[in-house]
Formats: sequence, structure tokens, C-alpha cells
Amino acid sequence: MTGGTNQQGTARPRRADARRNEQAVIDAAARLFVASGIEVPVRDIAAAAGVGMGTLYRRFPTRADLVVAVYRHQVEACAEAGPALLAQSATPRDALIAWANLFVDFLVTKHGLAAALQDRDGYEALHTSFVDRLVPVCQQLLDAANSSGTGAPQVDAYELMRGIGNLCIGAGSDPRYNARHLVTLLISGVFAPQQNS
Amino acid sequence: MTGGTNQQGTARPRRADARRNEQAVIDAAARLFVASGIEVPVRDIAAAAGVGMGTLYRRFPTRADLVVAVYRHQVEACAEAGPALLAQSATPRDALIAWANLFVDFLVTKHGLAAALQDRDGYEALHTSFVDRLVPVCQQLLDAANSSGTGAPQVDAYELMRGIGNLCIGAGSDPRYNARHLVTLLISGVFAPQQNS
DNA sequence: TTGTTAAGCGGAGCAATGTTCCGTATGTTG
DNA sequence: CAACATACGGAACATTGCTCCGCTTAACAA
Repeated sequence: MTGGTNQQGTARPRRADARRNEQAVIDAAARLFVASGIEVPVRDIAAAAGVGMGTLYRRFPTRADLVVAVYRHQVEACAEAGPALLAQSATPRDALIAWANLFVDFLVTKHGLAAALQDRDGYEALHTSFVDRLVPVCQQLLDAANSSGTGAPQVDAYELMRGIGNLCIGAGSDPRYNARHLVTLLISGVFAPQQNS
Repeated sequence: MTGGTNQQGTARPRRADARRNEQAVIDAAARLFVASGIEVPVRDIAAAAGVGMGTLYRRFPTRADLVVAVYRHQVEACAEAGPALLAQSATPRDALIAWANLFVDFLVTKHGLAAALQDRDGYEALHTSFVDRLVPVCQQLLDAANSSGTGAPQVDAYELMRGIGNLCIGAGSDPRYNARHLVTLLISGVFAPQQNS
């Protein structure tokens, strides 16, 4: 989707310096996100990448675009782990819990990412990227649980994913707060018998 | 705690204009928080209250101080509702769910409050204010459940409160996300039999 | 009432950061 | 190597948090 050729295959590829700079920005951003969180000033990212503000903004108009680029691979890996866990787990429910823990561990180690994911103003692209890739995987796990007769739940996959993401906010900076624990409890609740909205 | 006399009862009370201005700021902030969320620019609050920046900052050095002042009464009401619900509910568990729903409804209607509550940098005072008042109430409800033999849980009251608060983030701006629903599921999980961290 | 004093006021000004704009430089092609 | 579109860079502007200090005025006493 970011590549150089279009669907005709005939268009001129992007200039070499442009491609080089794009990668430099992603690398610099990845480093700074780890060091200072994803809210690190745009200036600092540009400086670390050795490019000007214009270059950075041309390629990544919003911060969300940059965050998406930096974490694309890890989101993909998480998505692919879903079916794998389903295949190798004793029950769909175990698979769901294991998969959720994977997602939690990912979010918790990225300072500020979980919060950005819920920010309706300014991170739509990020939200969409995660939702598009991960909600179907979650749905698949829920469907499997449904078919396995474990007494499956009336939770929307989207709602559950957002809940899990929310529970990760602020984890990692508070020893009294354990996101994995709460996510496990939430999923237990999803599989518990009674309901009342 | 905001009043004019100290423990000696002899100190000069605050000047009348100072008290007037403090109330004007709180009123203006309350209005603007509803209209624009709690991240509304300080300048706007000062302007709406008809005071200068210096006046506002002297009384409320951080935004958290202002938020605490604005919502103090509602937090207090929520805290007092805990024992009341415990007395009038069929089971401690029902009381806990009802109380949590009360808290959720409060947070969800205050744009940005739930997010600020988890913001470790910049809102410590807010976090502390809520935690100090509400965690003991939550603990009381959990203890009651514990004593009632419903098979009570190993959740810290603090952790549960933070989880509930987190689940409220971003609710109210997304019809596909229902915070009450997820909180109910979380509490169901808290009362479910098995555990694994 | 009036003078004295300290509490309080207001907003200009500084700093940090997001975002745009455009003159200049350079990769690419023929 | 010439010509041109692509891409670059960073100055400049806008917004917002926060501080600082000269001026105003409420409170009190004579």
C-alpha cells in the first residue's frame, strides 16, 4: 500500500531520496516512541531522522499515520497469531485469553499507544487500522467459542476489543494495576452465564 | 477545606473579591467542561469567568485542581451512594453493580474526565482525589460480597476502580461501545470461579 | 472619612509545539 | 547533459500552558 508502483505498473517510481527518507522517519519515530512515548514532538522526530518538517508532514500528514507505519508489522503479527492460537489451544476460550494477553503485552509496552487508540479526535487512522485488522480475528475466536458449546456470550467483537484496549491504558506505570489480570476477568465475565445490560 | 478561617479561628478571612472570583471560575469551568470537555484552554475559562490568568492560576495551579473543585460534589454523592445501595440491594453483588453503574454514568457524561483520571502526568491531584474517596467505598462493597459467601474475588478495590474508570474512556462518542455493558461483564468476571493471573 | 497596607488582580510576554508554505535543491528521464 | 517534476528544508505563524510584576482595591485603624 505504500509501495512505488501503481495498479498500472507503468507509473514512475518514487524518487530514491523520498523512499530513503520515509524509512529514516519510521526508524527514528520507532526509536523515539520507545524512549519518550508516541506523543513525542514532531520536531524531534524530524531532527532524529535528519529531515525537515515539510518532508515528515508530506509523508505522514497526521501523527496517527506515523504510528500506524511504525507498528504495522506488530499488528500484523498479532492478527496472524489468532488462528494459530485457535489451532493449538485446548479450547477456543483458552485461545481467546491467550490472544488477548498477546495484545495486552503489545499495548502495555508501547507508552501512550493504548490511550491514542481510544482518542476519537486525532487518531482516527490509528483506530481504524487496528480495528480493521484485529476485530475480525477477535470475531473469529468468539465464533469458535460459540460453536464449541461453552455457552458463548453476547459481546460484539468490536466492543470487546475496545474494552481490552481501554484496560491497557496507564498500565506499566502503576505496580498496583495489572492489565492482564483485568482482561482475564473481563473475558471470564464474557463467558459467565447471566446477562443484564 | 477551601474556607476562610484556619484552625486558630483568628486569621483574617480571604478578601471578598477573592472568594467571588473563585466561585466565578468554578462556575465558568463547569459550563465550559460540559460544552468543550475538560481540556478546554485555560484562557477560555479565565475569560468566561471574567478574571485574568493570574487569578485563575493563583487559585488553581493545575488543571486537576480545577477539575477536582468542579466535580467534588458529584464524587461525594457517588461515595455516599455506596453504603445506601448496600443496604437496599438484594445482594452485595447487586449493590456493587448498581454502584459501578452510577460511577460509569457519572464518568461517561463528563467529556474527557475518564481519560484524565488515568493520566499519570498532569492529573495526579485528580486521580488522588477520586481514589481517596471512592476506593474505600468499593472496598466496603467487595468486603460485603466476601462475607456473603458468593464466592468473592481476589481483586484489589483499587485495581477494580481503575478498570472501571478505564472502561469509560471514549464511551459516549461511539454507539457501538457500551461502557455499562463491559463493566457489568468485568464484575461478572470478578465473581466467576476460576482465576489465573 | 481617610490613610495605610497587604492581599489580590490582570494580562503582557515567554516557551513549547503543531502545522503550513514556498523558494531551493536534486533525482530521473530522454 | 539539459530540463523538469519531485521532493526538500526550515522559517514563520497559530495555539496554548504558564510566569511575572506593576497596579488596584478590600480591609482595617485612627
